Amino acid sequence: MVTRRRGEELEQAILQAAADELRESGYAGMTMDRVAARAGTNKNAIYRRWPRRAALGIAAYRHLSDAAMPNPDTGTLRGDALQMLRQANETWSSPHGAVLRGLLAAAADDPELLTLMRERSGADTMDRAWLGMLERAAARGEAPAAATHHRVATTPVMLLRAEYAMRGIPSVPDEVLVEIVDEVFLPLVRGRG
Amino acid sequence: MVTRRRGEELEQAILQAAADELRESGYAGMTMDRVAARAGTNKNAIYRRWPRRAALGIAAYRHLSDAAMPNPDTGTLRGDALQMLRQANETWSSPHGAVLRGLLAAAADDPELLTLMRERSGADTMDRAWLGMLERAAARGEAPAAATHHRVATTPVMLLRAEYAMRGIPSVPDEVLVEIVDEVFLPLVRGRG
DNA sequence: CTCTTAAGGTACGCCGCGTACCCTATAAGG
DNA sequence: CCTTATAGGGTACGCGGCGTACCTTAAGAG
Repeated sequence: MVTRRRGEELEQAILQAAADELRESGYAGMTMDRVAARAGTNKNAIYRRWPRRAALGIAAYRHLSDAAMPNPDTGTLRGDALQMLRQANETWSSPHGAVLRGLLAAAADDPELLTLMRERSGADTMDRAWLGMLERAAARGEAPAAATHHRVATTPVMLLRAEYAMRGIPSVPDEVLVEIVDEVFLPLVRGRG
Repeated sequence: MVTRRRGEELEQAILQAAADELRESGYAGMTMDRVAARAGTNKNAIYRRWPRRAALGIAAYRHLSDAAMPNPDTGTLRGDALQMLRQANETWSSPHGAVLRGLLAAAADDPELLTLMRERSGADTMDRAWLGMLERAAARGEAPAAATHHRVATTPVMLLRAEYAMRGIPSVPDEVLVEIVDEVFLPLVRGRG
């Protein structure tokens, strides 16, 4: 044997291999044997670090990308909201998003994994971005102060998420995003005056 | 062999057995071998009718219950909405709902199965009930006519559904339902005036 | 009383998860 | 240096579950 990796180095190699498998085959297609082979190691080394396949999947997903969360500032609440939704839609409908949805489905009956996922998928960051958006709109006098509310901030993304749950894999058409903003989000903000 | 069932009779026995397995073990725990054993038959008879496990799961779910969809009429929009949401929450958090969520998770990457599910889970019926509610409120002068809109009608249930996706198995607390109605649904209806 | 059709019985191939064991390189510590 | 604990490598295996193959046998149609 030429060299034998250990510790951090090996761990990174495993995560990289798992992330590659995720990208190519999705979570359902990611098998422990293939990850081990691809990382040039064996399942022992994996199971010593992650007790279950799902745990490795989540860790690898994190390794897959550090989602950059933009804070749009188009000048209008409508513009900001649309941009946020469009960006989210793009992420979710990408192969990357398919992985995420596969993981969510697999973790659906495992509360522990679910919280892990929430932490690592930047959901909280996103909520804060929406709240910031509402605050800026209120400062501009474009929205009532009472609209700066957690439920209001999370509603559009929740609706988009539910839309994905109803449809299958394809991306959500842009008209739906516009509808969410114009028929729900903006009237809702207005109604809280 | 005493008697040998065929056709309709056998089919019903299989569906009943599958439904029982669903109730006891959820979709993830429903195995073809156990269903066959429970129905007093073998897997051949099953695979001759349903090509895949998921197909049997969906058929059996339908057999599990014919959800009665109530049309509440408490006299106020808030009362109606809360009652609808509470009833939905009860359904979703019951063992019955756990089965449904398991099926949805399993069918997440299969558009064909997803549409099958939508048809058989009474989602459309529910949407129509919400629209009717809004119409009655408009007739009473409690809501603007512009609030009778598909997106408005589906928003509360969508939010509840997304809430389930975020949390794990436990039921959604009643406070959340109240918040959805008071902080989102009613302001939204108001804002569409 | 055939004869076609569908059910029953049983075994199997395949795959994937997770585990067990034993061997060997590596790094830490006297 | 040399020893020793630790962790990686190799490999095999048990188990469970899906879907299939094949043959036997009961039911019902004509």
